[in-house]
Amino acid sequence: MKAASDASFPGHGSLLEIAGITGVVMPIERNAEIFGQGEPAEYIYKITSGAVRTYRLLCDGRRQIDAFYLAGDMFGLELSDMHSYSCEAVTGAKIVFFQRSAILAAAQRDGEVARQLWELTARHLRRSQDHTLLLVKSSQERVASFLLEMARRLRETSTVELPMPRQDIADYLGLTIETVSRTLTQFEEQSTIEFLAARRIALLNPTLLKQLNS
Amino acid sequence: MKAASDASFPGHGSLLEIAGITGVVMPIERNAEIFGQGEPAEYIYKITSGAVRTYRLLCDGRRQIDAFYLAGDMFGLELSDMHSYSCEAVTGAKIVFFQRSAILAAAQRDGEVARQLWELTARHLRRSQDHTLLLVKSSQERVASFLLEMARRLRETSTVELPMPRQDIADYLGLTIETVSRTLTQFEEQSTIEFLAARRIALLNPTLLKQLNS
DNA sequence: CGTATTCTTGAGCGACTTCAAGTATGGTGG
DNA sequence: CCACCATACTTGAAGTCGCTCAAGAATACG
Repeated sequence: MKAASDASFPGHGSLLEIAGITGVVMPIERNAEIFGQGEPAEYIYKITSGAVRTYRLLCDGRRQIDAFYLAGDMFGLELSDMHSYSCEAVTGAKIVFFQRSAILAAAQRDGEVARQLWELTARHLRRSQDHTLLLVKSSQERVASFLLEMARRLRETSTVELPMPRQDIADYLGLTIETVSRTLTQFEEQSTIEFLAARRIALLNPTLLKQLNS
Repeated sequence: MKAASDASFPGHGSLLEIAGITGVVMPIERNAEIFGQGEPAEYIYKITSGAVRTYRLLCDGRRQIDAFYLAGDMFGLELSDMHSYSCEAVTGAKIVFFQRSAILAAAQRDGEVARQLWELTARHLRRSQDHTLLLVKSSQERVASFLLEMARRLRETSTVELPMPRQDIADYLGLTIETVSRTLTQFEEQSTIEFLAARRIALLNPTLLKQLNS
């Protein structure tokens, strides 16, 4: 039996088609916590609509957003059975919950499932490494990379509809909210982008953005 | 048959013991390239002595060191069959080369091997996320974290023998070599550390360093 | 239409960088 | 064993990018 979530993403070659495990679709409201750092990892998640953020806090309250997950993405899989980071909905979202234990059991039986689990983790590793590389760049380069990444992942070429507030972007890029705002304004002044709304941005000169991306 | 490398790391529960695959020990000299970004990934590596660095270059020459690997560590495993980063020896090193294809074939046959491949990638992901968190901190916090990480991984408590030059530390921490040097000097002035040699550092006040680590 | 939230903008400051010497360190050949 | 050289490391002074603090403008929502 196919998982309910997979019907809407036929081309995605999901783990769950193969494992034959059914998940439960949960509607999650904006800013609701999906799981918290230190909690037992009971589920693995697939997001069918909306967006979520995973993050960690330093003792003094600084927040580092590790990743954003968008429609079609899976997240929440870790080696440990405790979550090492927290997860919240950025927007209202529909998320499919799958029993972690069932997935792991399926992986033990079926080598193809095991391979897809590994691929998922490997993809996350790759993304984490790209994120690390981002954090050594200038503020302009970081914001440019972010816009391009979002456009690519949302499958939007000329216009991006950002689901997250500026503060989330800042905490993802290791900048302050003011610097993010100023950098975007700067891009607008030089006609690299145009604001259709605060979170709806037209990429007028993607070539220039790509140059900044290195 | 056991891999040659495993005899010296009996407690390490190595993948290679289980897979029954034999690797070839290669002596690598300081600063020699082990593999380069974009090259086909033929091998998976286990380091038995010495240290290596993996890194990526931006177009203008800035270098981000992703990770250091020390005796007992495995590295070079990626999802893609092309390397997405480069790898060099930090010091003279002994490294065991294992055929990637043999490992992957073993993983397909044996679920336990597959699981250990996944664990390896998951551990690297965890480390990459910790690294990301490091890069949002102040220079003092970054250097303190680095010293503690190295002391822990080298199993040295009161004294650390750093295998890498300051430039490598700087490129790992996203700082300049001057800032790394100044921060270490500052730690010495406040008697948090003591230089026995430029790369041999006594941790006089690990508690203070841990506070900076958050 | 009013209120809360989000976003932008400005001015001043500070942390880290850049540029430029100067000082150890370690390996090599005499 | 020492003199020499290349490399690695440290230190100083000036500059800059992004941060902090503070307010104002736009937006969303009841």
